[in-house]
Amino acid sequence: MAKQGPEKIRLRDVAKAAGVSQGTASNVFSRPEIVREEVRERVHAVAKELGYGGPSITGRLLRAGKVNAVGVAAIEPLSYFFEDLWARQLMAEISDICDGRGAGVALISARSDERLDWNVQSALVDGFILLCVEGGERLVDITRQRQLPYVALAIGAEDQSVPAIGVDNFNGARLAAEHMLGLGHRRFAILSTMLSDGHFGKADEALVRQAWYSTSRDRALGYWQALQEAGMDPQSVPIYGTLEDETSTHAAMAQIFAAPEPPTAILAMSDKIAMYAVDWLFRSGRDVPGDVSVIGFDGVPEAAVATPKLTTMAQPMHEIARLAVDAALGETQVEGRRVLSTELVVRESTAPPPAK
Amino acid sequence: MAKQGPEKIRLRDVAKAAGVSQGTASNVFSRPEIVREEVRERVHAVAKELGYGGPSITGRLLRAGKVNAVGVAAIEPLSYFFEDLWARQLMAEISDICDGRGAGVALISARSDERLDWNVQSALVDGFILLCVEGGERLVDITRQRQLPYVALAIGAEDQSVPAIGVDNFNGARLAAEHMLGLGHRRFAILSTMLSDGHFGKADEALVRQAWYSTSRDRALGYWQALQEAGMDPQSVPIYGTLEDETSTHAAMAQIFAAPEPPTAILAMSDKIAMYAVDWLFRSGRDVPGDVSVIGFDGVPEAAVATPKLTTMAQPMHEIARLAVDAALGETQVEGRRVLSTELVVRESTAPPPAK
DNA sequence: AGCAAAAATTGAACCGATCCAAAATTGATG
DNA sequence: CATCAATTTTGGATCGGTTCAATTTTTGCT
Repeated sequence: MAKQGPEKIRLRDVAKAAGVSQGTASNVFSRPEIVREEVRERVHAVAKELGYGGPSITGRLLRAGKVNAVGVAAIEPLSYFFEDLWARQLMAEISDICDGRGAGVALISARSDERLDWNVQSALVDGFILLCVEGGERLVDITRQRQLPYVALAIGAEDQSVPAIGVDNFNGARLAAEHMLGLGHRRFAILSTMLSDGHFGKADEALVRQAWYSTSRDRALGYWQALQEAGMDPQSVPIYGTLEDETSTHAAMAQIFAAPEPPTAILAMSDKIAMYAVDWLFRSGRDVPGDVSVIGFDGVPEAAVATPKLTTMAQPMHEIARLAVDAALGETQVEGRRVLSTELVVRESTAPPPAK
Repeated sequence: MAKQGPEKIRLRDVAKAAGVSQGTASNVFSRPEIVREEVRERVHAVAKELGYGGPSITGRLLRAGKVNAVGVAAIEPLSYFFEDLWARQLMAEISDICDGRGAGVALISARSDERLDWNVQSALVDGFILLCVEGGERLVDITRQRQLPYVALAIGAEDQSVPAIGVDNFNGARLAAEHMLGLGHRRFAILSTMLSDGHFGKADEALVRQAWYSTSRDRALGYWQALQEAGMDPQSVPIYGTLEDETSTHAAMAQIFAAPEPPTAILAMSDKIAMYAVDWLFRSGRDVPGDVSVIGFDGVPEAAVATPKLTTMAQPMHEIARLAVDAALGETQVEGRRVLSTELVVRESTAPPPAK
């Protein structure tokens, strides 16, 4: 005879049971100061008795329209946010700032292409931060449809209509190379992040100039520029693409050091690659920076605690995150492309080349 | 005279403009297969013309009641999820599984105590995974009020009414110590995770037995058990609390190795501590595992690529994550406490003690 | 007590969709 | 051409709150 299971208690039920209007009951929870204490207490009591769990977020949201959360999306599986060094650090900064603003963070994945649409469409957020890392055009298109504030990070596209924040890869790389040059190095090798999909191993000028990944291309161009300005021939320094993993980096290192006159300075386009390179050098019995100097790129926290501590070109992660969150929350509007500069952080992995 | 700004287009507007009912318009977007192609195209065309951004999530949500996302909360700033090794790996697994289920992940912070309430109350999720790491009782209480599925991870409380998933720290530690014992080690030192709030440095038995953090206590007890079974006096092996950072770990190591008969085996309660210990040994000119063996705990991915690769007691992170996500999504119900066992992963950092 | 101002409460509209039973249309068949 | 089944479309109820103008109650003052 008795009703099965306790059905969900609604605000309406509480109001009725307490003998007040739904409007008053609503006020008890969301603007308690405007209802008489006596009534407030009665309503609270009834609510507790009935097992009312507080106003449903959904209902409130429908009315208010604000979620108070930013969505971060990438064309990668969700775990990318926790596994990739760069993404991870960026996320740490982003979430720190969201925390300060009292906003939540929602992670949006794009594991499968069809799902991307749906995931972006149905994300409960006030705005988006897009981790593009190239090929993000589709992601941008989809996000646009949502008609919410958004900003793209690390996107290569020239399209001035998409609000984007990036770093000056060309000059960052140039500065990195100049640091090595200043130390007296004259024999170099470059370890590149991916140039074109799936490519790794020795690369030539043409491949670099038409690289699909603009980040890799710009950094290469920056290194070359510095080399050229120092009177060297950039084309004489070997450049190897890697997959940013141990295997391809170690393979590249093996080839590089098989040459008759191996380099004394390694220019790595990411800290991750740089750390694998250091590891290879260490395992092959070479000292860093005694025999070979290595400089990374990005400035991830791991670089600061590596052995030896890695010299790198740091990206202004905190600043990037701040701007991105502001934009995603719709507080400021990023117009076109915003380019930030990188900063040389000298630590233990670079030193003058060994005396002849 | 003209109206200011373009007001938001609603589904209703599209329906009206396309000359169909709102119900049909709704179907065009959410169940396109059941509407005639001709109609579908017309509606899509009108939608595009009007600049309709697709069905509002909020409206849909209100109706459907499902958000399709799990919330992960910790009594830590949001950046904890990206910075702490253990949390990070767990999150990688959790997000991987959510990805597979097509569910999103929302991060919920508890930076300030007052905000915790609000953040948990207003999180748009279908269920919660609580990263408790002790002192999570309050978090559990608040979450309970939300009347959504939830599960607590790494919680010390005995309260059987809270659904929890944990690992068998006692036996894990025992196995770790037995591994060292089996290798022939007889001189040990223990590096502990935090025992009581803020404490670090040498600890005594009483401090350990009444440690606030049950994880630390259980692991210590496990080590002791193995030592005792091997006929040793557990109280003779020094145990040091650390803050899981470089400074306190290095300080502990310095004190440990200042003893007349320094240990040949280090039992570390986390991989992070173990890695700092290895680092200290390396910097002090000792070889691992040649002079000293080190075993960690947790099995974070970094341990597998450290130099040397770290031997450790791995937690079944994938399994933990799977169970947790299932529970948070309300698919299964965790009854009381679920304890999983750990697995010894032997790598390069442990070997027999140096010959006399 | 009488009256205006302030405070508290009410009731209904609204937010933006989905869902479902009923109605309308289409198609196949004898 | 009538009949029946299958496919589409419709209209209205519903999800669970918030908000605001209107109404009622309370308070303050003479």
